[in-house]
Amino acid sequence: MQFQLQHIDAKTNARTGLLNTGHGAIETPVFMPVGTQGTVKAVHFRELKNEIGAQIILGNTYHLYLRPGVEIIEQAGGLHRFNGWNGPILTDSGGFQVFSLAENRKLHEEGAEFRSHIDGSKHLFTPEKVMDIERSIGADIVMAFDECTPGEANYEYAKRSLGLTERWLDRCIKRFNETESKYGYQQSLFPIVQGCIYPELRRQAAENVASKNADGNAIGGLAVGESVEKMYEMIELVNGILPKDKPRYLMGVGTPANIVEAIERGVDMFDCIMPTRNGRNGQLFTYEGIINIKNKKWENDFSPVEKNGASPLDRFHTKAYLHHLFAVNEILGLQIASIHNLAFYTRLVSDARKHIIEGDFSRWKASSLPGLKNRL
RNA sequence: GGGCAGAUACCAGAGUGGCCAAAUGGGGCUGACUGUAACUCAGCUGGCUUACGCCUUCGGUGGUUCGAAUCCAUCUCUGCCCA
Repeated sequence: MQFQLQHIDAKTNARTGLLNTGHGAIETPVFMPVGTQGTVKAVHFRELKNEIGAQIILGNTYHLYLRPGVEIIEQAGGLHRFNGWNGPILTDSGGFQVFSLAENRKLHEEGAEFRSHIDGSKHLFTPEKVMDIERSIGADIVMAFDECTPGEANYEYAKRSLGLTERWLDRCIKRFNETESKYGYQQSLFPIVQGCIYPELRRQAAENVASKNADGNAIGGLAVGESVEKMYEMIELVNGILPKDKPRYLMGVGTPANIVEAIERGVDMFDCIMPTRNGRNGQLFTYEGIINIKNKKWENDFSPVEKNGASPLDRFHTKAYLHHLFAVNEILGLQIASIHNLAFYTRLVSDARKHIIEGDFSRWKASSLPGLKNRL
């Protein structure tokens, strides 16, 4: 995998680049829709490609391992063949699931024990096992198996957790290097910087990750309960250490404003469930602000969700119609909202890219940010 | 014409003497959601009030009782059955 830096903003750390994978090139900054179970919820690939302009999607090791299972995906010839998405795919390792399924987890040096949320069965994820699964799934970018440290973790816990993540990383790298891609194209392993909100730990983590000389690097353990100021501070600190010539991926973040702030601080890749989940729950993102389409005030508003909207659907459907679809619980409402939000996120990062190239990123950011945080 | 059952908040529907402004659903209103166990979750939903609390409610009217959505009488309406 190759990454070419293209433009670097003169005043900030914002940058654009081109990331080449075995399934095509990705222009950065990029937003990657989350497709946990091999599908971006409520959105067809046609729409991802034609209306949203998604360049890469995510899959999740934990979920795909449980269902349909590694065997089926191998039989299919990998996740690309299985789900029909022939663009780049990134798989998360399941580290976040171990964190979010906290009641059931047991962490030890060997790995993470957990119970399936589906049938309660016991499983053990080790770094080696996760690498094997990610080889079988066959994503272009695979994430290291880490512990996503809770935002409120105390220093002692965060330090111990980071130690585990770092030892697991070495085991991930070892296993990854000992194995090969199963489907004839290259896969890249991204390590993840943890360290919670402690500058000292983040610095250590970033230096360790930087020393691995990976194709790309990720920042994890943010937007998990800490303040946004702390999050931005950690991003700045870590990006000051991670190699400049490799893509930087901020995992799981975030709101439109978060993304713009992180781009300014030199992040290249994003994923977040917000556009899809919040969309399904009736929240729409626009440059003018956030809309709760379920609110009564949209009942007779026959204007589009967003003027000059990002999605072609914005030209066909009014707020009143979408409000109605949510009121009567129709599936199309979920689809329109998800498509709208993903299209908005895609447009947001591509606008950022455009303005970095044109050299007026800061001005664009300053004029966009108030609207993005607005509530309509 | 006779018999039986019933009338409770926006709807449905519990409650059969004090713990009832009244269970539970639905609907409605509002909020939350950041590497997806999420078409999910939370709060509010008679009036006034930040709250404590106060006030007005269980088809109408009139009673019994210290106290009634609950008991009695009567009226109105609804459903079912018999003629």
